[in-house]
Amino acid sequence: MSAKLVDWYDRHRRVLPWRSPPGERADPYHVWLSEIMLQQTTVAAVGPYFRDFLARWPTVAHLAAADLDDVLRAWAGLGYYARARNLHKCARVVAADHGGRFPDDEEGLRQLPGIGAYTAAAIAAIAFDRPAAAVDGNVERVLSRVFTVWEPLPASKPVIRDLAARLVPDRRAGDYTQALFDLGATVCTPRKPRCMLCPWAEFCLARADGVQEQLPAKAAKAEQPTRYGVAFFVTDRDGNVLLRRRKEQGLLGGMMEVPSGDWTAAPADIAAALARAPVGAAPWRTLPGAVRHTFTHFHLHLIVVAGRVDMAPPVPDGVWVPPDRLGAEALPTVMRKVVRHALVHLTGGGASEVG
DNA sequence: GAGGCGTGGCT
DNA sequence: TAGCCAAGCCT
Repeated sequence: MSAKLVDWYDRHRRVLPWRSPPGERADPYHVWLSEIMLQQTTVAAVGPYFRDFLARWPTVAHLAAADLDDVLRAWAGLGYYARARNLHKCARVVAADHGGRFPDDEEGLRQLPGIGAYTAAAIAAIAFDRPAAAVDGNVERVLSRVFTVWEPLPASKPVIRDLAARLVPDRRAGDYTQALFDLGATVCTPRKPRCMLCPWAEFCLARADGVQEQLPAKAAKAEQPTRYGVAFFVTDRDGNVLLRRRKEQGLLGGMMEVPSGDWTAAPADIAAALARAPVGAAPWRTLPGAVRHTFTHFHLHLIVVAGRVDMAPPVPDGVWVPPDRLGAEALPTVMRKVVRHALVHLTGGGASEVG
């Protein structure tokens, strides 16, 4: 069964920036970097970031020597920013404690920051050809179907992990692992799987029963709440914009923001919010409309107020940034929306260099 | 173990 | 449109 999948992979393998040519083993640094970026993130989104990182930091030693803020800037827009902080931390550990070489087995990899059970197995298999079972969303979907696992995720994870471990071949474990990813991405897709093209069709119990589109079963998700806030777009006499670094932990940790107050369950009282503005400005102007953004677990509705100060006062964790430099800052997408919203209303449409 | 943690593309 | 989904990790 595993051999059939590897045969299929030899004929249909996708060319991806982090993959080695057939028969060659990939650079562990490339494998690691791509696996971290690919966590909960699409291949299409990762491509440009992977190339940029590799061009800028060609080895793990280069990355270890980088400033964290430069890494955050380069990561801006990719999301799940704890990954970037752990990426940097991991590079430093590998450089300092492992002589610049990644551990070559699952257990050693698992000890590193940002590397969990899945990623440790994926790197062990792909970079070192170890017979490790890398179980991600693709594998869960494929195996749920092939073996008609009706128990909903995530409760079914242990069962699926056992199935996955039994299937990994001793030879060409790396190619087998990537074959499973390709199968999930191009054939055994979440919706409308292309069973006619599947190398495992003859083994698939879901297909035999015609229930492939009903699997994997998943537990119902909770409804997402909406939170409300006010963002302060402050400029000084020279047009510099006030940004502030967020605290290290939690949402958008370590990234820059257009200063905003707490995000609350009820729509913001503008007057009350102004009392907690990061600087004194007069008059504050409430811009029409709002910025909407959806995070993993809530919707955000942000009113933007604009103000100007004559002299740029020091602000805790704040920096005053020239407008043409905003694009290079470590601004997450939601904050780029805020900047764009403000510039559109203040300048009448210009300034699109924010990302 | 369940919830926090981004974003963009697709239907 | 609004929801679903993507090569998960950490606490």
